[in-house]
Amino acid sequence: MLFSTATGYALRALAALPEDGSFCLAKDLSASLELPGPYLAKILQGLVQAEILESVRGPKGGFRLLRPSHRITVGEVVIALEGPNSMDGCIMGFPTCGGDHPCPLHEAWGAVKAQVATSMTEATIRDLQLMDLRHQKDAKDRPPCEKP
Amino acid sequence: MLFSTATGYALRALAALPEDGSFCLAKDLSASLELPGPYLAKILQGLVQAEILESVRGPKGGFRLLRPSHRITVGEVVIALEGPNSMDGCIMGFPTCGGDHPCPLHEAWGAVKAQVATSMTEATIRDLQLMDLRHQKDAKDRPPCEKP
DNA sequence: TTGAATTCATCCTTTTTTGTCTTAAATTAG
DNA sequence: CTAATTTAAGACAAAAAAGGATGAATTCAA
Repeated sequence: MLFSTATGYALRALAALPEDGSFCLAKDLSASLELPGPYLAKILQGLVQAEILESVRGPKGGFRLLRPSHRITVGEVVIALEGPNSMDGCIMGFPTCGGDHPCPLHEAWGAVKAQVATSMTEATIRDLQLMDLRHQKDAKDRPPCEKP
Repeated sequence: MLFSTATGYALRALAALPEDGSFCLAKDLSASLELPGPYLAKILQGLVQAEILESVRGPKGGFRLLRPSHRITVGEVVIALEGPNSMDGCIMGFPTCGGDHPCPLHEAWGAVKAQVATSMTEATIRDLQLMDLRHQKDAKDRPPCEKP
């Protein structure tokens, strides 16, 4: 996979969050997505600091999206988790690879990076919501956060 | 970088090896490329087991390519270091992503993977030899293994 | 107001990757 | 045959990632 597992967990969690402004518990998210709970909690905290999520603690608290899901791009989440320069650099890690000393994969990889970058800035969390990210055996279960 | 650092080290070392069948010391390779010596030695051993390199120990020993450099593809080295399935899987790590449940980046990433895979099987170590992989300040130094 | 339940936030293990070191085995030269 | 050289193989250490356990803060009800 191109991104870290933490980034994948973050994207899955964001896609599972409801869009109506109701709060969702980290525990319910991890249970619904079958992700390690404490690790996901730590990732969610990072998304709070990146001003993608909002958190409230105490009863009736939890996490919720700070913006509507179609205003959060996949690229934004990747940058929040992996830094702004994660896609820079040579595909093989050659320090001398550059415009004047290109490696054999430089051009192909450059085109690829541009295409992926474009796709990432165009795709939003709303696009992710359209696919069912839970495992098949749990697809029939209730959504992570039910309304009253 | 798309690959692991170990894979990058392996590719750099292979590109630095001479093509005339002479042996090269692991110590000289790591010094010339400014790579951690013992770690590179371990990687070279793996390349021997993958039947990409040949090793002989004792005085006048060292490592050398088992085949001419244009018969060793980059993809072969990547597979030897990272396994045959390193490029499979969803770009975001979604377990349910597939032909019937594609993620928003599925198609773009699929095209990209195919292009990179093709480039990797076409590019050989000889192509890497054409670029100078040592740091600029050392570019004027002697090659890692000089002939008698 | 007080306390108890709930929930996020912070710190502590485990695992993987990366990097180092030591010892043994093999080859060559004298 | 001895000594010097060099890889092979293993244990060992450090860093990062992944996962887990505990504590601090908030809410609500009595």
